[in-house]
Amino acid sequence: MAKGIATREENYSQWYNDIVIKADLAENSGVRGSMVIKPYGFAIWEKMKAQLDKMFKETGHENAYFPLLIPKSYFAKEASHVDGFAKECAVVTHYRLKTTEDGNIEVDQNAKLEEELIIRPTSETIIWSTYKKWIHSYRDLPILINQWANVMRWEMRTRLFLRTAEFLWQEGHTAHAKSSEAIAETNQMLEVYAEFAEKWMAMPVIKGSKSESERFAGALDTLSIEAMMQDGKALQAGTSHFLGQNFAKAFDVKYTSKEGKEEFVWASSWGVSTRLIGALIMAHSDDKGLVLPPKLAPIQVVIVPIFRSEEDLEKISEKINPIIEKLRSLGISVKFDNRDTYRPGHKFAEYELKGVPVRLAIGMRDLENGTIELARRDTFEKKTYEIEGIENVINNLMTEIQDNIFNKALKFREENTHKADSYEEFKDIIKNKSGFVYAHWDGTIETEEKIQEETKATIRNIPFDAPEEDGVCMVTGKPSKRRVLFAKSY
RNA sequence: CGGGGCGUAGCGCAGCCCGGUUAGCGCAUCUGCUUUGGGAGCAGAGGGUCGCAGGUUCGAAUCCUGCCGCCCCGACCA
Repeated sequence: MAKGIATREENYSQWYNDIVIKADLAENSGVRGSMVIKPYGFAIWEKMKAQLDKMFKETGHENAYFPLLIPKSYFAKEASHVDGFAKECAVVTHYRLKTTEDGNIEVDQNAKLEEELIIRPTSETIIWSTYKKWIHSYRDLPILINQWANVMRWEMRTRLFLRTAEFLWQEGHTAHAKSSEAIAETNQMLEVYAEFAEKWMAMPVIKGSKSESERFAGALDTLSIEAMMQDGKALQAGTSHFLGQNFAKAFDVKYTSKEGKEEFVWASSWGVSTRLIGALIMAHSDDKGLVLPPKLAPIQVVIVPIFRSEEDLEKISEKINPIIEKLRSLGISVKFDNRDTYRPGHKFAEYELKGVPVRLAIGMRDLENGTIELARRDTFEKKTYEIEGIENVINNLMTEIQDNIFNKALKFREENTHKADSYEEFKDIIKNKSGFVYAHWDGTIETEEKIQEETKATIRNIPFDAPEEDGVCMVTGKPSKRRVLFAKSY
């Protein structure tokens, strides 16, 4: 066990907290539920963001920015949307402070706003009130916009990255002439998220649609990707919503079609957040700290020189600098940690904690032999290589480690995925084994609620790839066409 | 909002029940020397409105009252 980190076995949520803090990703701030994202944590987010942004642009989207504050009246326009978010909105009511006689600061009651402003929990309403001005003809469509922003949801209970009151995310908001186009967009973006999760985060996901009760407020259909964490719980890692004409109707957004008819616009919205960092941690990390997939690691290779004197360090630097150059030219990020204020063992532990995929160590012994020691974070394997050509070994390792982490997570998910054919069996699995359970369900909200109340497990989604299979609902015995995915979730 | 817990050095805690020298320990920090292939060792040093306000007392970190803040569990959570 690493210093100061609980093991997953003894206390999973403590382990998660310890990793976030000790790996220097984030810390709590003076505002409950609002975290400071520290440089190392933010660097991971920047890498995620860069890749997602590229993928959005490749699928034809553009970035824009809409305001943080939303007039309260906008929220009233879409009934189910306000139902969904009303209970967790922060509201701005005044615009000025004043100093009191005893030197304190208080809200100036004379500076009350005519209409309160909501700090966005999501931006559908402000965006659709804007789209009304932009859309008149079928020629104005589609509109394919994404924004990178912060949003705020006044959550009762928060956890670093997984559920914070304020969080960073991206939200795509698209407008289309036809229903089929909006549906295609919704599906396309879920595919983008799934590809990002699996190829970049090395985290296998299950794509599917949400049941009615778990749908986004105001959506006709919500699609999600669900990943399994190391405690067997599910984490919703991204959602894509088909909004139908709900927001177009609420904000009166119509276009004139080719045929000269007035039609309401069709919509989608989709988002992922800094929660993905929480997912990344819980999917791969171990009791020694963070394990990062090479594609998202801020530092991919760290080099630790082992030296006694400054002359030693100079000799090592001379040998290592060309290697650093070669690695960088291969697009690999390298840190040469030549601090003389910490000893090698300290550095080894530190970079393990921070999840750096590959560590090189080189000392006088190696200089004599023309070798270098290489350690993998994912397997802890340590091996000495000829220094000549080490850059190629590392370059190949980047792919190998990325694949290995993915396969490990996939294997874990497979080992913890079960089928239940009776409710008794289902309850037993959820209680004693945890993990994912595929089971038949009659499609009603009542049954879903009953299962949730009795087991705490919910339907994560109705997987796209679940085969057609005649069965009966494990609770009510009514007929069912396919199994759905149940799990306890974050 | 209900149940439980906590507030003492930068961090983690002991001391409180049973009031009494100068409030202590570990980690971290700083200085020096020795070290450096898996979180160094030794010696020394600095650092405190004991959450806040009142009360009891010759005397309060300790007892009493009020307030504030935080954490955990639950309710809640697209």
